[in-house]
Formats: sequence, C-alpha cells, structure tokens
Amino acid sequence: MTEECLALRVRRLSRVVTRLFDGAVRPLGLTPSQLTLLAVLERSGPSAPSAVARVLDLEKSTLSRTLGRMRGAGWVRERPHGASKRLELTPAGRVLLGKAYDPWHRAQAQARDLLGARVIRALLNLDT
Amino acid sequence: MTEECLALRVRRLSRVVTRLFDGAVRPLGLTPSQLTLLAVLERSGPSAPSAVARVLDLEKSTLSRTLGRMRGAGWVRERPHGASKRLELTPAGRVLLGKAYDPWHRAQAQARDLLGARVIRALLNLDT
DNA sequence: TCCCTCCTGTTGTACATACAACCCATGCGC
DNA sequence: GCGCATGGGTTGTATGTACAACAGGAGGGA
Repeated sequence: MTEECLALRVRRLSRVVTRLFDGAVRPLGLTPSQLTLLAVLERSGPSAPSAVARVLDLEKSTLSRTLGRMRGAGWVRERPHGASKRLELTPAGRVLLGKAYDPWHRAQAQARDLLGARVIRALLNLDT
Repeated sequence: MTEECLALRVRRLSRVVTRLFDGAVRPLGLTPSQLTLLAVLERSGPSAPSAVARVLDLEKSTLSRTLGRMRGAGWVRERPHGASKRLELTPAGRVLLGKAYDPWHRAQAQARDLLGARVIRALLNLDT
C-alpha cells in the first residue's frame, strides 16, 4: 500500500516542492499560496472569488481566509459586485509580485531539476 | 507564470487527490495523513520518528503532533529506546488499517482515473 | 408579491504543515 | 570526569486546508 498509494506520492511531492518555493519567497514575507493568488489575479484581472477558487481547486472557505490576510497586508482589494465581489491587485500587490519573480524563478529551476522532464511534461498536460 | 508554475500544479493536484482520499476514509474517523502513517508503520515495523519523517519528507514537528493525536486515539504506541523511541501500531491501529483498505482502494481507483497512466508512471518512478 | 431555491461568501472547528526556539540525552575530545 | 556539540523530540506561533453550518442576495414560479 505504501508502495503505490497516490495520496502518499502526491502529498509528499507537494511538501517537498512547497518547501522549495517557501524558502525562496519567504524573505519577501510571502507564502507559496499567496504568490499563486497574486499571479492568478495579475493574469485574470478583476475576478470573483468563486472563479478563482474554481481555477485553483481551492475550497471557498480557504480562499476567503487567505484573502483576508492578503487584504490585511494591502496586496489585494475587493469591490462589491452584485451578490459577489471582484478581487483585484493593489499597486503594492503588483510591486510585490514583481519582486517575487526572481525568487520564483530560482525555485522553479530547482523544482525542475528535482522532478525531471518526464514528470513535468505529464503534469503540465493534466487539466487539473 | 500561472501557466508553468510547478508549485501551483503540484499543490493543486495535492488538494484534489487529498479530497478524494479524505472523502473515502473520513467515515472511519481517519485522515489521509493518518492512514499513510498507519500504513508505513505496518510495513516497517517499530520505527524511530526521525526515520518515519525522513521516509515521508515530513517535518519532525508535524509528525510529532500527528502522532500525538493518533496516540490519543489509541492507534499507535511508543516505547523509549535510547535517546529516541520506537513507534508501533496497537491492535486497534491494525484493525483500523484493515477496515481502511476498501475505502483506500476506491479512492486509489478514482485517483488513477483522474491522473492517467502517464502521470502515474512518472510519479512512481520518482524517488521523492 | 411572496416564497423557495440556488449561488456566494463567512465563521466555527479541526487537522496538516512548517520554521524557530527550546530541552534533553548521548557521546566525544581532552 | 567535564564541557560541548549533535541529534532527536516537543512547544510556540502562523498559515493552509477542508467540511459543516450559517447568512444574504438574486432569480424564478405560482
């Protein structure tokens, strides 16, 4: 069971990769989750939380709390929009994302070395 | 960045797969982490926490707390051993692991469908 | 109009996870 | 024998993650 369990494999891999990125962006006061969120908002422009949660396969409650912290840090802002809202980066958020690019790239390179081309190709072709 | 970020990919995948296994074993009062730990201890026999942490790429502090909960539930036991200790399953732990086999197998099948043969082959060939 | 349902988001609670700081035992050099 | 580094484990604190329960607005049908 320990040999083939996909939960074990995927979760262990997630821990290792997360530590890589965490070490890289931590000096900026940023976590991997938060960096991902900044990047998604930069790419998508103003978005509803539910849409972001769908894209990232994140539980809405999880997203709600992480956004709370990021709003507190002044990196994202939300404006009401019907029954929902629209999330957008603040200027400070954009600046931070810019500063995160180099560390991100370093971690990405480390992760590439760790995973190897085969795994990466397989992962990127996955719609999830 | 969102297109190729390996942290995003691996972490999202971990969330999806974790939810699959969580849904399967939750009725037993078990979490995916705890199931993994039961399986590892069953397979390895009495083990030092540091060894288990190494195998699973788990931070020792994380393992310490998860073990605390499992000890509280009566599924694992520890006996002192020099400066360290040895962890082992209790009979209740063994029984629980037995009951978890069917749900685990179902989740594993779902995960197999989700990931596809290519990804799985790539993952299993990874030493991490 | 009114109610009912559905969609969205937040809050309560519990667990996983990590880094940092600490405690303790062991063993080693001298 | 004595200090001292080293490894192993726990505790403090913060974040991520989820399920369940709840709140609130929007729309639809009678």
